[in-house]
Amino acid sequence: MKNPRRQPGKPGPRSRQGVTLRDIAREAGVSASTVSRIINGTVKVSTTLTASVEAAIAKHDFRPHAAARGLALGRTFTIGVLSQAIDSPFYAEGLRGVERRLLADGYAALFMSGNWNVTDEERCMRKFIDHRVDGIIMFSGCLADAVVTEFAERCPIVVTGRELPAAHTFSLPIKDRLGATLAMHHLIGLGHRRIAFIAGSDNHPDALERLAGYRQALQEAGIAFDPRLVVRGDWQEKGGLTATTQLLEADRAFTAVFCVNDQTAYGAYLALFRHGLKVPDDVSVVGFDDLPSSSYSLPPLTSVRQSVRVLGERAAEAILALVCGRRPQLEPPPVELVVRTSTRRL
Amino acid sequence: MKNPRRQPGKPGPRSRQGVTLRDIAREAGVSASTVSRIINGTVKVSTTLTASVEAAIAKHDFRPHAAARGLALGRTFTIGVLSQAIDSPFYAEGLRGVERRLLADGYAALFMSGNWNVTDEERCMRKFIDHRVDGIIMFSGCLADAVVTEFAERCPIVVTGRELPAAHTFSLPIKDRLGATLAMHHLIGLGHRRIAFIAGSDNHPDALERLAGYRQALQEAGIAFDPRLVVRGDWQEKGGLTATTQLLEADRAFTAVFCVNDQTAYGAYLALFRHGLKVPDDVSVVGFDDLPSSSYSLPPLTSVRQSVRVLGERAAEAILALVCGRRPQLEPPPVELVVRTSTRRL
DNA sequence: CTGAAAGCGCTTACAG
DNA sequence: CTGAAAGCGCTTACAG
Repeated sequence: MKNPRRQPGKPGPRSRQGVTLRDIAREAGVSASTVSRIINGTVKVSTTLTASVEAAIAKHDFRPHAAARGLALGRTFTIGVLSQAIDSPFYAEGLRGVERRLLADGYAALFMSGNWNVTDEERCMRKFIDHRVDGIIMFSGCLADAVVTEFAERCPIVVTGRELPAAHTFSLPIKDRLGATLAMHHLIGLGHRRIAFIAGSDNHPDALERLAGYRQALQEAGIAFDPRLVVRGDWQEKGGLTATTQLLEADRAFTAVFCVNDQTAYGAYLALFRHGLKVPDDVSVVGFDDLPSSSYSLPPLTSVRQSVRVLGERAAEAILALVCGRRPQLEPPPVELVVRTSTRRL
Repeated sequence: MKNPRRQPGKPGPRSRQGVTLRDIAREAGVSASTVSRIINGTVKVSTTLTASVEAAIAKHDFRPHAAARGLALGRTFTIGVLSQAIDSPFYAEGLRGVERRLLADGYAALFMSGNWNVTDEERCMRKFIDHRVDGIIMFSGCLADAVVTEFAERCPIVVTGRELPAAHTFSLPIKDRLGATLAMHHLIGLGHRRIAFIAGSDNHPDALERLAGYRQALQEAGIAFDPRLVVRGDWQEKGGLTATTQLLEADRAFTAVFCVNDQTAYGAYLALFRHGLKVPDDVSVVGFDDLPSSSYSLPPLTSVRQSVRVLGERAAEAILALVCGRRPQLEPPPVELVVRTSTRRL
């Protein structure tokens, strides 16, 4: 069927050669153009031809080569999706949302992990460019605005968790500060005054904003800010564990702790548990993100919800719009406090 | 620079045209072939040419079009990775392992979610074929062996969690049954006799094997199998919650529960908690998988550990071997019981 | 060492 | 309605 002679540009024998458009055309006794048109429904084709072509396609279970198609069309129907780690429960939900939305439009997602550092993030972006993705979604990266702007010259970008007013770009900022005040108002409303805060890593804008919200709420309530009540964590369970342990062992009096995110809260839970303290009887705990697992923690965790799933869906929606040259009209998902049973009146 | 006249095969004006090999060649005053050779280090090229070409590449930050390259080369340097859900904490770790290993060899991963059903899984597989991935990794799918074997005719496949002795295929079975007996031996050794089992969905080979291990251990210990003590879950927290609640409300006497996986155990925890029962004082609980979060559950969960991360790495290693025509020599990762504080002597 | 040419598998403007 | 041809952006066997 295929010319067995080696030709220029035709490299060594590929293990198992697939069947091509031309093979189908030959078998159906038509031209490749016609097969292409039938597959894509581009033009009306007579029923008789259609039938024999479809038979040939079915017989070989022929599937057009996406990359070849992309090359001819000038677009790949692929979107690059950068998150910090594919196994982070926080991003996972967002990726899920993206995947779903993209799939609905026949786009594929190319997921890559930036591992919370600039080098890896930049490597991912270059990979995206290599693959000529039609667009890129960045989940709160740590790449400088200027760098992102430059990439946006080559390919439209949607960023979440930051505000980036550049061409070929759309931003879906996260309402960190507002969310944090929501959590604090709840705690304060419950009568708490000595509220500890387990922070995230300093280099993260989200971390800073959530801390700012913590302080703002304190101030509004006329409660003095006590720096000894804020300890840095690492966004993970481990950091929450050590930070809370530290707080406990330093014997700082506190009746509630607000954690920069849910994973941190899980760590705090364990620290409290180890010290024989009960949530919420001895101390109230609030998290941020409302991960799916938070409704299964013991006790179920009160948390600030910002649906990452929805964030992902909107990011996908936005990049699709950008790719088609439309200007997205999208809001970041709302934040709201989900009150469960990890908090109680003092 | 580019011919502005519309030509056949040259579709409408793509928004922002990238610079191509030919552009670089023109600018450096050499042929495209030479640029290609320099980029790929295929042949020795004189230093002077190399210098000017590299200058042109740097100037435009030129990156070769991966798909075009793939088309010419007959391989895409992309691996399709099928999991059941990109946001499942179980698969997440595995995906992470895959991503890492693949990246080291310059391969990209195309992640897709099968959503625990045959239709979606099949759709994913077809997408992989469309994209002409060089190989596929399937994390314990529910596709029939025959179907997988057929796909393997088109593209090498590595499957985890099942044994599939077919051509162009490599299996990394999970030691489900062994793991389950480990968990049961532990519980039985602690004096438990009335041990409930929260199963997975029936269509899953892993689920069946774990159930088999449960029964085998019972039998070896001379404990009669009581079908009323096994309830089906759904691999998720929710299933664990409802199954355990059901068990509790039906008033089945049991002192321990073995869960088909950790997520199910989290659900069981919540059910027990709601009924005012304490783990491990009132009932002992054992999970399977040892998710990272299991060391932070309250109390920390005793679980059967099979490093999914390592599984992912080995799957990647195996597919890379298969792609290169080598026969992988790999064992599935070992299983072991991690004893924490969710179990106690009766 | 280097270039012109053909080919990878598609799509579509241009002619029938 | 349908086909032959050119082009998408690369690579490499074949000649210099």
